[in-house]
Amino acid sequence: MPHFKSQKDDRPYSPPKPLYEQVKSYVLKNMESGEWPAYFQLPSEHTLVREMGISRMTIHRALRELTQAGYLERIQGVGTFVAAPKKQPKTLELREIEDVISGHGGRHQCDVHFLQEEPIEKDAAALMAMTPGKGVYRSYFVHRDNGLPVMLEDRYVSPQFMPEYLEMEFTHMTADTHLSRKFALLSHSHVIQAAVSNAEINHFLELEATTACIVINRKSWLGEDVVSAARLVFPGNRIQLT
Amino acid sequence: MPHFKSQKDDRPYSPPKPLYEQVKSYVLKNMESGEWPAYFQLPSEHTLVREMGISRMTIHRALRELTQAGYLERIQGVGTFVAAPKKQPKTLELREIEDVISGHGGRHQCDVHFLQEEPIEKDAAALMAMTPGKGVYRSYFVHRDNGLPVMLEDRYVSPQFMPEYLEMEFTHMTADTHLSRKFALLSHSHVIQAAVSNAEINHFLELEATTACIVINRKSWLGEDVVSAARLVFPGNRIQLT
DNA sequence: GAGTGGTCTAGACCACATT
DNA sequence: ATGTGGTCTAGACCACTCT
Repeated sequence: MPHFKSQKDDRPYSPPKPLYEQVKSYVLKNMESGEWPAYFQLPSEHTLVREMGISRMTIHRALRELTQAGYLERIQGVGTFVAAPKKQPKTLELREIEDVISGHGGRHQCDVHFLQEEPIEKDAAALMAMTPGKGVYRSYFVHRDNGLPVMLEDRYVSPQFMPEYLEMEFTHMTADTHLSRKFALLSHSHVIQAAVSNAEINHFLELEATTACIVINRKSWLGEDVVSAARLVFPGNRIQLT
Repeated sequence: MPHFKSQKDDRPYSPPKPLYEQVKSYVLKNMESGEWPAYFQLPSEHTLVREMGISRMTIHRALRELTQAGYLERIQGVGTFVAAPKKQPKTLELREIEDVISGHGGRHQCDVHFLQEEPIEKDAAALMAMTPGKGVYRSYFVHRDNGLPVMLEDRYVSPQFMPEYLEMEFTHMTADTHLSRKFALLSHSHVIQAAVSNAEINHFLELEATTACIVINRKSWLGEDVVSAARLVFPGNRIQLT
């Protein structure tokens, strides 16, 4: 039987992990090793108190936090169980272009090619859930990493939600950041495709030849309403998403 | 001054919220109303104990949970503060290929082109954190949607963690699903690139001409160890990630 | 009734930061 | 020295489930 409290005594210079963290590690270790498989009923709090010599509140905190994190399931009056193998969603975090660039020490710069109000075309109207022909704000940016173009941003913005869009400053803050600042509860949906560059993309991204590009279509929602829709084009040979 | 404990007495039939939940609501209400703006320093635990007539452990639990949820920031020896407006990460959920296909009513099918042990080459060894030349399991699958190839899966698997890999069945369950079933605590990291198809990819995906493809490099981790690394190639004109 | 988890308390000691 | 948050205890009462 291991000594759970030993760290307090014998290693005064290694920062001792809190007891509740030790309990969490102990449980996770048993889960990793396969000792406690899915649906396994853990020893009761009272049993752990006895076996580990730790007070119930501390045991309870450890188990509660593991439950909040999704590792365990607890049923009052019944017991504590290893959670069913969660079909865990594999998520990819899309970082802001500025963060990607500054993350490897690059200098971010944004060219505004145009920024205007225009009547919205049919395709974009469907995207924005607007009626075709109504006025929409449209912007065309090229983002550069130490001068090299790494992203083309073709964006529609709803005048209703962001009437000040045409007057904003984009050289030091991206449109995405502006939107997130204004609307704390903004949510996003994405569609990712691959495509080869056409003449327009080659021109704006200063590509010499046809190149494979990642295209991210991002919609930004405020509840049921679309605030903005953007097409982000990354030349595949100059950048990778991680 | 409101009576925080009153629910216990006067409303025996409405389930009284736990005290720590009441404290959390109290704090959130002050944040929402603008009374406690970003960076505002909250009353100390001791002050809240006095003002609310609730024990410190309970106050502490409420503030700790709000901190874990990102609403507050706590600095030992200094105080508790309303967190800065968080710039929320934009995440993309990568669904399993089977789910994508069955999601639009397609029939998923998986061809095993090979499944063998081989000495690991230098590049792959770095990927898997193995020593070059050691044995590794390698598989080459083509996933089809109603017969049409939609993904090439080139995968390395660590024999140490999954010695049974060569004997498994992949026509009705993907390697990813097998891995997730076996290891509940598997985590993943991804790198996404765009590339044009080469002769090999054209052959396996039955492409007529050079095509832009999305390439997802997925590493599956068990703590610090790499259990598997896969290169997933999607022809950009046949599928889109969402 | 016995066993489980959920909450709460009053006090304690500690690590850390500021004055 | 004072005030802050971080942890831990020993015990209590409760709600719930199962037998």
